[in-house]
Amino acid sequence: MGSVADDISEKLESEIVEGILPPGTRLEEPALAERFGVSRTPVREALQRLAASGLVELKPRRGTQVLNPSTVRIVEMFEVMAELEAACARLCARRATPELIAELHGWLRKCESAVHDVSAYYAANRGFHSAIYAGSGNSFLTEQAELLHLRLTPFRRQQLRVPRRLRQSLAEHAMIVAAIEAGDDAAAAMAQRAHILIQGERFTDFMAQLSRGDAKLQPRSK
Amino acid sequence: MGSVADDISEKLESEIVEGILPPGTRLEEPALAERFGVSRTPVREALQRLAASGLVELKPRRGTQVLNPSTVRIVEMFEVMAELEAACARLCARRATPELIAELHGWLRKCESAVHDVSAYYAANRGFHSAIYAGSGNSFLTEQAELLHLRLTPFRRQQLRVPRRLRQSLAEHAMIVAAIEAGDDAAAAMAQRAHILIQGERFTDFMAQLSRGDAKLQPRSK
DNA sequence: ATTATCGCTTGTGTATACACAGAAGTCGAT
DNA sequence: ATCGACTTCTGTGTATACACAAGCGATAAT
Repeated sequence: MGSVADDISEKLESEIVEGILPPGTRLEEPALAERFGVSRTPVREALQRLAASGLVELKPRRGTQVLNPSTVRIVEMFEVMAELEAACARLCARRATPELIAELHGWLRKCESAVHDVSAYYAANRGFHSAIYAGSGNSFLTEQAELLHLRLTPFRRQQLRVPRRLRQSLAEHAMIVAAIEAGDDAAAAMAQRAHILIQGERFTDFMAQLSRGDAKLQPRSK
Repeated sequence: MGSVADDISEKLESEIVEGILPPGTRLEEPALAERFGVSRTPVREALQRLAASGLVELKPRRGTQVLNPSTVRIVEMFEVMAELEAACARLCARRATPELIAELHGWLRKCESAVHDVSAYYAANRGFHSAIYAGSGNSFLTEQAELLHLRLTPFRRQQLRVPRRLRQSLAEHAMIVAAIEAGDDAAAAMAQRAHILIQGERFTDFMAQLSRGDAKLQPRSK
């Protein structure tokens, strides 16, 4: 790609996703330009791309800042994520090949063996879901799912920390695979949807918990 | 917005959607800059935004061209559209208010009375679907649905020309509304999905028909 | 005659410079 | 002392200029 602009957007993207640049952070072009040792031009391009991915908000004449969606908005995004993943699972069930089934069982085993290591489980979980995206056999759907997954990453960080959630997640994975293996597309979709929607609920729980004890997150303006 | 860049992107967007700039058209920055009487800078911004909307393709060092997806890609996009709309219908059925039901019936009547006027039906059809998007009560989902609908517009132009398709579409609308009215979310989703998937099938029919008699569309390179 | 290489042209990528709108800080008035 | 208007300053939006890669054509060699 236009190397410089692309490098910058990738770097910023990862920093946003990893939480180094938390939601609401202002991104000023001159500062970024100096930081990366380039002019403002490629910086602007990078910011536009991030806005395209939905990671930052580009207010006219008022600068750029890392997207800071309201709680309801985040829940809405999780709801759409649930529907996209349900669609993937549905298509998986209808088009499942022995190879796909085997791959899913592989990820299932990886998840099981990582049940005591949160970050390892995180990685295995990621692989499992990606396999389902790809297993849909619809490359456009796969891309859309991956993109939205990325956009939600900053808000999913706390999810799996909840003690019992991890084992429950594992059990849900098994149910999903069973439904896909049985070719039961409706069941696969429903299981997958529920599996994701729980994350939205967990998120609201988390937020409620915060707003009781910690007022710092109040400035979720917009 | 940054007026100029925004005006340009809106103008180009409508021209792409209306088919004035057909898929595959090369968009060269100097030419566009001269045409709009501005420098290349805002033109580049406009093109980046269009790339963000998925209306154009931005190949590095090789310029911009109106997105020219392969046939399978278009079918994939219709498949995702079907899933998004199914999700909207599902949520409509679960959250349906009397107001929404009334509005849907209104669009239904508009569609009926326009059954002999293709362009009028097109408008009424558009309104019907938008109402279902909005009726989901999920603003993010609504936006995503509207966006993908827009992206598919250039490839949907020929759809409703097919003689019997129009009445069939009308009947499907009625079934969808009935399911929503009954609060049967699964039925609503299924009906809506089928309603959209037919468009994808129609599209492949159309393409097959073309590639038999007309070789002009061969250069769907990509 | 065909092909390969070189140079030119065209168009994209980046840098710099200027114009202007918003925000903030200062000064004055009540 | 507080509030309001004005000035200043920071940061975005646009224009222009330069750098360089890719495509094209012409020329020359086999």
